[in-house]
Amino acid sequence: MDKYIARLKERHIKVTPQRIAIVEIMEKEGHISVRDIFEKIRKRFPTLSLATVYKNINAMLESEFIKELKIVGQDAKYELTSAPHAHMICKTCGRVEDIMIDTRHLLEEVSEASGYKIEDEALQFFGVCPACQSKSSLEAVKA
Amino acid sequence: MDKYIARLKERHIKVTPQRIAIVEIMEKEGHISVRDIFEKIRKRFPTLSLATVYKNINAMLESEFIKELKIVGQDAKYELTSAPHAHMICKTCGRVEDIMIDTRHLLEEVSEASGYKIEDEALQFFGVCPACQSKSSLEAVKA
DNA sequence: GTATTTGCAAATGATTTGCAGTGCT
DNA sequence: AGCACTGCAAATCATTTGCAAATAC
Repeated sequence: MDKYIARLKERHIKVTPQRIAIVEIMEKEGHISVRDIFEKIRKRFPTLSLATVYKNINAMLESEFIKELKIVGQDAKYELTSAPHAHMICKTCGRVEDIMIDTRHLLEEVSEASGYKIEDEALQFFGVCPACQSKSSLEAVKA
Repeated sequence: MDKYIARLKERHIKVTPQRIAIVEIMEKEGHISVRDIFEKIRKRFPTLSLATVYKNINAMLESEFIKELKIVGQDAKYELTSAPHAHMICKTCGRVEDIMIDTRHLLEEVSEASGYKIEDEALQFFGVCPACQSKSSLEAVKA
């Protein structure tokens, strides 16, 4: 956590208890929506306002301390900024996982095909996670 | 356009003038937001209601006639369903282009890394388009 | 003819803003 | 001490819903 506090200070974002709580929950959950941040933190922090969560999310986005993740069929989620990675999303339970893949070839191909200078990427894959796969095969047996 | 009308009928979506207009504008623009659909069509179709646009977008999404494209920093955009492809997005002007890339290797890698059965993908790349690149180099010369 | 769709207005939901008071640094 | 942050309420913006009239099939 100290690591994150230092990083906030670097970006001239004041370290308040609310912000620490938001960063902690993001570190724990990985990917989380505004609503879920609000609800989880409010339990331990009853005075927290939803507006404060929004303002903090926006401040942290602007300084690229966190990243926004827009997923079809889900609310936007937020994650702490880290090395580039792709996201694997379960169509059944909605869980989002980070996956590391080597994108060097891909980026070259895209850059050549498009003529753009590539600066960023957002790679999402959708499927059924192992847990949901085994649940649905169990149900097939029962049926 | 007849191709699309036939496709709508297959899906038991009634072919109304409003729907034809929405499909036409999507075909022309490639990727377009609800707001822009509404504003462009309203010019020729003054009675069109925004609620109708939403209802139609939702009906067409449900039958997978169109796809939703969520892009960080932009409104959601919609496109006619076609062969899988990636999107190249200009960070400067916001334009969205389709690009075809070969994702076979990538999908294998992702599938192996995650244990998921991959069913779908949403691949976005961000950069500066050739037009904006030359505009900004012109400005550098002027400055 | 019947079921669906349209357009309108109202309802809901998400996000932002203004402002007075509070708390980091 | 000073400026940024918080919480609240109100404002704004996006999206959905209910319903009566119109329309596709």
